Amino acid sequence: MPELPEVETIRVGLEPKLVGRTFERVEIFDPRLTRPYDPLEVAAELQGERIAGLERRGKYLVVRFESGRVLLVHLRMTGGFLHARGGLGPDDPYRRAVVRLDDGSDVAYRDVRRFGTWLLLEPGELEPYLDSRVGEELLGRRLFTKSVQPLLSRRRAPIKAVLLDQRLFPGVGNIYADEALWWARIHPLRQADGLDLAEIKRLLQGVRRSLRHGIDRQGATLRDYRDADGSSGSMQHEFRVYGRAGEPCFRCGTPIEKTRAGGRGTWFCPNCQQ
DNA sequence: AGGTGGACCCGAACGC
DNA sequence: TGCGTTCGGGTCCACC
Repeated sequence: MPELPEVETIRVGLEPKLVGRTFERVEIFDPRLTRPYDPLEVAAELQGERIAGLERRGKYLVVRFESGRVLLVHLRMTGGFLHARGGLGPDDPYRRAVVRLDDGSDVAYRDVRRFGTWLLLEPGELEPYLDSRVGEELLGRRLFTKSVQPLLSRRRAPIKAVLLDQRLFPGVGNIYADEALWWARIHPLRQADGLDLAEIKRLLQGVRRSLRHGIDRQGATLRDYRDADGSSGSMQHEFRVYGRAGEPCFRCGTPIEKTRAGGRGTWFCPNCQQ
């Protein structure tokens, strides 16, 4: 379940290996990956493109080519990249695509559940595509409580569900949403429009803190997530609430409870998060 | 418009 | 041991 910290970790690992290189040969084995476009045609279009940069917007990876085209990758649940210098090793039934770079190394795309997507965009198509789906980055800029409040005041859904809205909190997923609410001491089922300014301030601090924490640990490896070198993250050992039902809260010792919010499993401390 | 629930996938965990 | 069932997670889409 790559969320912002996992995607950012992959981006940081892949960037120095990709930038300046050319896609020499591209093979796409799973037609789902490029749907509704023909994987053979997409692969052919990608061949010969030289990489100018690797960026991230929310949970999207943006491969920018010198031509102005962009390969927009979303890893969804179980997608991931592996860069290998001397061959990719044994056959992997979940390998969905392989890119041979012009330095002889390979980049393999692996995805067990096949939810991930590759979308080739022409110059000028990226911005409108992302702007309708993903809000402004949460890290590396100041978040103003007063600019977030009017957005939350229109939402009656549980704050947990609103945290999963990528237009408001790009990159936040189920894990880091729960972690952020624990840091902020806010109950996940509270209505978003009922939060006062002090709570919104704590919420934004909690979001940044949980994402930062995840990045610092190279992400969380639950099942399939690995970085571009094949290494695991360690954030899964430091979750405050996610997946910890029945275990004691790190702040007060009260057993963590599990509920449902926005159709997602949601963990919280019933004492700290009233 | 905002909110909700199902669909898409498939391995893991669970129940009998 | 083996089989069937349930679960979960990000995003899109249909429907209220």
